[in-house]
Amino acid sequence: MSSYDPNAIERRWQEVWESERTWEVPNPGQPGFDESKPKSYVLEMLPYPSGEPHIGHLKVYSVGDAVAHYQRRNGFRVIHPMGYDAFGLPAENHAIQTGEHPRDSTAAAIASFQRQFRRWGVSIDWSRELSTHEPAYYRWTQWIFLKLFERGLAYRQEAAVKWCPKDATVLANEQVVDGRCERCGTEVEARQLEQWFFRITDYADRLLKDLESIEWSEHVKTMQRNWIGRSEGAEVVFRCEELGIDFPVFTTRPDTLFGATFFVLAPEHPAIERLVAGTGAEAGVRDYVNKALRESTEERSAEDREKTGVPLGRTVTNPVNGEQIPMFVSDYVLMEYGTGAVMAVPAHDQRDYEFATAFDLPIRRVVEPPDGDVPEDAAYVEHSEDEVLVDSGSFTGVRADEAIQKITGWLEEKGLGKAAVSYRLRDWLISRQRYWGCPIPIVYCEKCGIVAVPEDQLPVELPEVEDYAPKGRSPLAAAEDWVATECPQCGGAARRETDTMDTFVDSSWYFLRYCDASNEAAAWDRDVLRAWMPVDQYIGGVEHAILHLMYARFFTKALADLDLLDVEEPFQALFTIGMITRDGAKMSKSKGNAVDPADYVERYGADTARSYVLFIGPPSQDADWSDDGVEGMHRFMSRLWRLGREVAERTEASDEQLATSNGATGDAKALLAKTHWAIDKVTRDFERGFQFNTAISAVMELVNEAYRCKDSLYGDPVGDACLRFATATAASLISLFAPHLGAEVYEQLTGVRVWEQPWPKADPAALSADTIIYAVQVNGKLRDRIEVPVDTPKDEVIILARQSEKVQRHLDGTVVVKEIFVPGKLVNLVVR
RNA sequence: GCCGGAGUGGCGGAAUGGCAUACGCGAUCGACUCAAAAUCGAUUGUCCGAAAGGGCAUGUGGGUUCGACUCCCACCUCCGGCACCA
Repeated sequence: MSSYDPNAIERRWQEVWESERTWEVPNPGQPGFDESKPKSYVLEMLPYPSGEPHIGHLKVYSVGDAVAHYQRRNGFRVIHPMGYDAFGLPAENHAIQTGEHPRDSTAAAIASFQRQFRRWGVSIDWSRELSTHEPAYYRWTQWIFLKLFERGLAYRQEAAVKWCPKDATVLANEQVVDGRCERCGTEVEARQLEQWFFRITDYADRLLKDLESIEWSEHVKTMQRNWIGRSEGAEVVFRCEELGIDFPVFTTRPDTLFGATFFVLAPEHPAIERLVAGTGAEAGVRDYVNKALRESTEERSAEDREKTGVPLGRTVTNPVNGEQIPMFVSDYVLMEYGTGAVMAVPAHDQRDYEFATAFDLPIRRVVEPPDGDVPEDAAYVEHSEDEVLVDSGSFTGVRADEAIQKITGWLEEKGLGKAAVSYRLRDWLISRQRYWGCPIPIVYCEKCGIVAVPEDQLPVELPEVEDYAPKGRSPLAAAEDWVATECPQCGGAARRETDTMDTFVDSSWYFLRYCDASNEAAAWDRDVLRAWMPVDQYIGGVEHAILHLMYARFFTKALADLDLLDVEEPFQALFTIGMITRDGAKMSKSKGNAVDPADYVERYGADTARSYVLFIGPPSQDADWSDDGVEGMHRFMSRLWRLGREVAERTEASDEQLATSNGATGDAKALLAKTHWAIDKVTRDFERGFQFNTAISAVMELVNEAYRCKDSLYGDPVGDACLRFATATAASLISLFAPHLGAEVYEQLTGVRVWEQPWPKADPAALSADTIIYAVQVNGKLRDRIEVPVDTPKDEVIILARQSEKVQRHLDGTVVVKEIFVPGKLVNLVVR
């Protein structure tokens, strides 16, 4: 007898899907578009094409493909596309080292990804394929940039960027590892340069609030909330009377205003020079500021760092009591957050307390727990419930939470402050002084200034250059012919923007382009988008929980505001998958512990490899790869294949009716029940958040049951029918994860294609066998099991339970005070 | 420090408050074979016991309940995110 040959089977079905374009789905208005079906947009995060796909790709696309198949078989019109996030640093660094054009190495990588995805049998609509580095795609990335620019959502401003002094280049954030350049290890410096930003902070509140409307895991939502970092409080104005300068500060604790004993500015604060002029403290302040500016963010934010600072020789007025408090400059105050200045309340803020201690400044307690059980000499007071204000003028005795409202109201009346909200989120810096990215479609004209490239001149194509290495400016700057252009407004001489965009821009809208991928006249047709968006199920690694997912949400909202789109959230549901490790460690080429999926696909077939990565544990969790485990999955695939073979040979193709008839008894009925149980179990595991590991184990149980009873069923028409039904169902269920084997076995037994069949429904009536086994407990401890006919009434089951010899032993000399009966499950006799 | 998640056999992991350890791996034994592989079948938490049987086990300690891996309280450990964020 021949044996399971996954490679032959898989090739055969892949050819069918390829030649029949099985997974392509038309858009509205195109032939074959079925308006009667509900739509389902199933999307896995698009891969960055580099080298060969790794095991993580296998996992994401195995999960996504299972979802796509399931949705199709449940009557949905499913869009399941694929593309490549092709701009980016690895290809560029490779080019710098070898001189190979990034376009060529990227094309090679894409080709190998395409080959692998087909080899894995993923049900992709290839007609919608795209790559973000193609001008046909990035012209629309540029178009979106221009739309944002028109709206004021893209703007240019001077900003501090990461600079590697040795490589003489600006670095992307992700190239800075622990404050050092990832390539040469040199400590990174900050430099002020003009940069392009997207005004994502305008959307902070909506990005936060709309998290409530989407089905994402709490974990990811929390990460986004942390990142946005919304704080409620008040903006309070402290005035330097001598110079007539107002210093607003943001505080979450306006209730502690009476405890402010000094005032601190960030070293970058623009008013410092003016403040210090004429005080005699100029030299000391300048030294301190310069030193602070030279230090890396890493150094400045180091834990347990001593508080340092210098007095400015000026004071500001505390608006609540008119007190003059001294001003300092210190690097523990950050220019990027709030207003770059803080009111210091050392009794109630740990950092202020440390500074006050170091500089011997007064510490004044203004909030206390209601019971007052704080030692008289305790300087720093932990925040606690129901605190009450002390020593706070007319607010003394007020509860702290009320005082926040009251003091803010009082300030507002006096024009000295107002309620305010502050965010941790910063605007998105998208400029990259890099070659391999989407050019920013902007021209600088001496006369007209910053000028947008007109839409009809898009795309601004990436020029050819000799040297890909950045040397303090973008490599594009070397393409003189390209840089020199004429102003679209006045026709005069102008120069092109030479920076490219952060690659996260490219991937912030690709899911929109998939909907209308071949549209040459526009980025998309709004009606087409309406037919597909939003993505119903997004699937990807948790490493993108913040950046990519935040940026894509921002784009969607901004485009909706521009009236180009009808949805506010791009991804209705998100499923994040865990990492696959090897011996508990992250896989990497440098560690030499990487598992190449192609090896396993080659050896055991794609069905085995795909099913294994799903079976290894809940897909949302990290899981450790085991070679033995793969073999186990291969054994199961072979077992199912052999069962299909044998059942097809030894039983007659019989009517479906025969199988579902109630003629089945004994083993046949048990197998029938197991079959319906498996259908129900796999369906529930799917609905319950993609519990594929247990879904697959349910199919294993079904196959085990078929093996157990098959020899007693062969030859009996009802038995044959049940075996056929059980085996075909196992194939049908497993086809979500092992589409080739599923199609093969199903076809052998039924003659039809499994993916064209509706998802099976469990018949509740067939779920039960002839008998039920009851667990019998005495005082909650299991003492016996009794088997009774399915419909035995409660009273009878209890009588039988009490008659059991094993139970009797534990009832001896006791009184049964209570009988607990759980239908179909157990009897618990409570005795005294 | 704040927020989120998780602690179950030798291992990966199962269990709407109802038979803890499904399924798989590994291990042991048996069948088939001249033999091996493959395959099929059986056993496999731990302790006491020849066995029948019993005790103990889901990070720790309490609680609720007829009954708790599951719910509540306190704690320990690990993983992830944020963090001189005012």
